[in-house]
Formats: sequence, structure tokens, C-alpha cells
Amino acid sequence: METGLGIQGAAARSGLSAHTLRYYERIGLIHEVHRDVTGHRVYSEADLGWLEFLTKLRQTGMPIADMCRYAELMREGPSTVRARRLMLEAHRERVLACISQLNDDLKTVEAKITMYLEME
Amino acid sequence: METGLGIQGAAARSGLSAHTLRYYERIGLIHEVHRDVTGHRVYSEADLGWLEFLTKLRQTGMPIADMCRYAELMREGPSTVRARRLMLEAHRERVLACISQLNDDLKTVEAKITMYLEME
DNA sequence: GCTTGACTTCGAGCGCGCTCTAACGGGGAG
DNA sequence: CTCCCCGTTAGAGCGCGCTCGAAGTCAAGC
Repeated sequence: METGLGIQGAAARSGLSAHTLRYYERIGLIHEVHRDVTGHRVYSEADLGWLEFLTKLRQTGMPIADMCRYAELMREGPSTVRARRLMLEAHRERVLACISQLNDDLKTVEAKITMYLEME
Repeated sequence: METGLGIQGAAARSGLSAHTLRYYERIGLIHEVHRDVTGHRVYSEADLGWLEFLTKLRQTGMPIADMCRYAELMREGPSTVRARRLMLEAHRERVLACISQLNDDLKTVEAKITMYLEME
């Protein structure tokens, strides 16, 4: 059984840089990564899964501050489940609005493309 | 016939701030806005339409630098129609990829929401 | 005539999310 | 033992897209 990855391995698997991984830990986005005997970070599968989820939140435009809040709720345990759900639901609505805006804007862009094709 | 809007009117109609309108002009995103006798900017309907389009490009994540390039092509006239179309087509692909990514990420978020609902 | 307020220009400053540098240390290869 | 690489920390710096501040001009209202 694989025990865990070093920071470079975690960077490779998560798509984040080692710098960013340390930064995320510093600001509390990822909690107290385990260290080996020499003080080097060792990322567990759970850490990697959490990073993957964080990445999805970032990609969908959640601000770092909100992600920190969410991470904090996670650490506070099961009593925060409802609060976490509410956060994610609010986020979902924002993302849906954003997607619908993108689709609208895209229509305008496509109309321009069509116009240009007719001009050529 | 309405001759045009002042900077505050243009700000209200475009959703951009007066500061941003001046900034856009400074960097060449919007070309030489007409001035009245006192030197104040007067935005034409054409300017406002252009601003509206710019806003859609921004909202879909086009970098300012690319928008400047596009604006420059506009100023160079009909010979750049093909180049403009290619830019917009490339942009469209990026936006489509982004939307599809958002939809994927959203699925994960929704799965979490469902999970939380089951936990409650 | 004086104040008020909207406009002008120029350039500095800010918030976000990283990204990088400096200075240091330990562990393995030759 | 020496070299080199990968890691560590604390803190500074950067790129983007605005956003704001200072200082000045002009027109209208009292």
C-alpha cells in the first residue's frame, strides 16, 4: 500500500504547483498535512481528494475566502453539515447564473462570427 | 434626435464605471470618444454598442490584451475581417470548453449537496 | 464674485490569487 | 567529503483589471 505522495507528486496529481500547495496550507485551505521524519510533507489520498474538490470550487469561481470558510466548517465537524450545504447551494446558483450568462454572451459572439463569414 | 450621452450616462447604460470608461479609452479599447465644446466626452450610440460587445467579451473571460488586439483590427478596417473571425472562433472554443468544465464541476458540487441532504 | 459640482488628466494604489526569492538544511551519489 | 537536489520557512513581488486620488478647469446657481 502506497503511504502518500511528496509535494511534487501531489502537485503533479492535483495540477497545482508546490508553491500553491504550501500557500493553500498556510491560509488554512488544507489542514495540517502530515510530515515525514525529515519534515517533508506527505499527502494522503484524503488530502488529494480534498484538493481535487477545492480545485473544482476554484474553477467554478468560488473566492478563496469562501473556500477557507468551507474548509473551516469541515473541520468543525458534522454539526456544520447544514451550513455547508447552504454554502454549496448558494454557490450552485451563482455558477448556474454564470453559465447562463456565458451562453447568452456566446450567442452574440456567434452572431458576429456568422456576420464575418457572410462578409468574407 | 439625441446626440449622445455624457460619461455618467454611458456608465449607467454600460454598467461600467466612469473610471473604467476612461481607462478603456486610455488603453485603446474604445477609440477617441467625441468631445463637446468643453472637452467632456460624448458617447454615441455606436460607442455604446461597442461597449456592450466589449462587456460580453470580458464577461466571457477574454483578456483585456486580446480585446485591445480585436479593437485594433476593427480600426484597421475590412481587410481584417478574417482575422477578427478567427479570433472570435478561438474565443468561442475557449468559452465552450469553460462552460463544459463548469457543468462537470457543478455535478460534483451537486453530488455533495445531495450527500449533505441525506446526512441531515 | 464665489461656491458647488461635474468633468478633465496623470499616475499611484488595490485586491485577488498566486508565484517567486532568499536563506537554510538534510540525504543520497560519486 | 563534496556536490547536488529536493525540501523547508518567511516574506516580498507580480499580473490583471480595475479603482482611486490629486490637482486643475469650467459652467451654472446663489
